[in-house]
Amino acid sequence: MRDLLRAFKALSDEMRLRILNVLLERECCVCEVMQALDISQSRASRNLGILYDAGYLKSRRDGVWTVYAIDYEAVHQYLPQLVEIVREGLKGNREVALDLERLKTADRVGPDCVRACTN
Amino acid sequence: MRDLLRAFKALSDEMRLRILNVLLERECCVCEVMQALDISQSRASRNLGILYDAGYLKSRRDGVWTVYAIDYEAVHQYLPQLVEIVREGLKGNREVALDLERLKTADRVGPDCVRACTN
DNA sequence: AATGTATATGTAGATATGCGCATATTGTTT
DNA sequence: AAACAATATGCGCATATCTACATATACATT
Repeated sequence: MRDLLRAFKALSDEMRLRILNVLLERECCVCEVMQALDISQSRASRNLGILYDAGYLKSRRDGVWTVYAIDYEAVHQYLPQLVEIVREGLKGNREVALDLERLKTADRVGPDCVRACTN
Repeated sequence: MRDLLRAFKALSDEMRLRILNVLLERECCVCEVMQALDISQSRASRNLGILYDAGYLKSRRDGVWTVYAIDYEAVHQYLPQLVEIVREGLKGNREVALDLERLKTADRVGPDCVRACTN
């Protein structure tokens, strides 16, 4: 019950649905997520953490960066199912398409990626 | 996006998961739900309303009672899918099994059903 | 029509959630 | 080991959510 509840709570936030959406496109480090969604660093990190704690994501180090990716082999079987529902449910959404556009030009390099977002 | 979010928010509450669980057993009026979960009338009514607004439930009049049931032909296809995930996720849960026990002796008749619960 | 019962809802208070800001932490790179 | 960059987190504030209580509403039955 507790795990299931945490899984649903994690999806009860627009920002986290948008994060899942960009991660459906490809794995991302925190600074790429903040650029794609145009949000602050702490906001990106915290919401990634919530999705991670709920079991949706796995993470790994890549040089200086922590890269998050959807964990399709998640502990609970319903987690990938829920991700799939999110994918379908967001299809054709304009706002969410914009995130993917920004993701294309997201840059991992330099302090600009953190300082650029004044949010 | 708005609908999807509402669907997840509706499942982000233990009481509403338990309500769905009893409705998976059989359709119920408000007073049966309050007896099964041992909660107040307003609490039962409000949470049923939230599940209804999210699209999970349909309702009909049966004499004096308003009967709620899971709507398996819901507008959005993901709603029945989510109900199924809840069903699977709650399987074997002790707390939730107790609700079904109480549901067996739930009584539609008389003012007792409303006044009995002091919650 | 009047009465009574089940259900819905306004309100206020308690708790939880989300955020920005500042700072701590972690790991890399020189 | 020192410095630096990316990420995580403590804190305070604003907002949202949940609940009980009281009351309103809707409908059935007499």
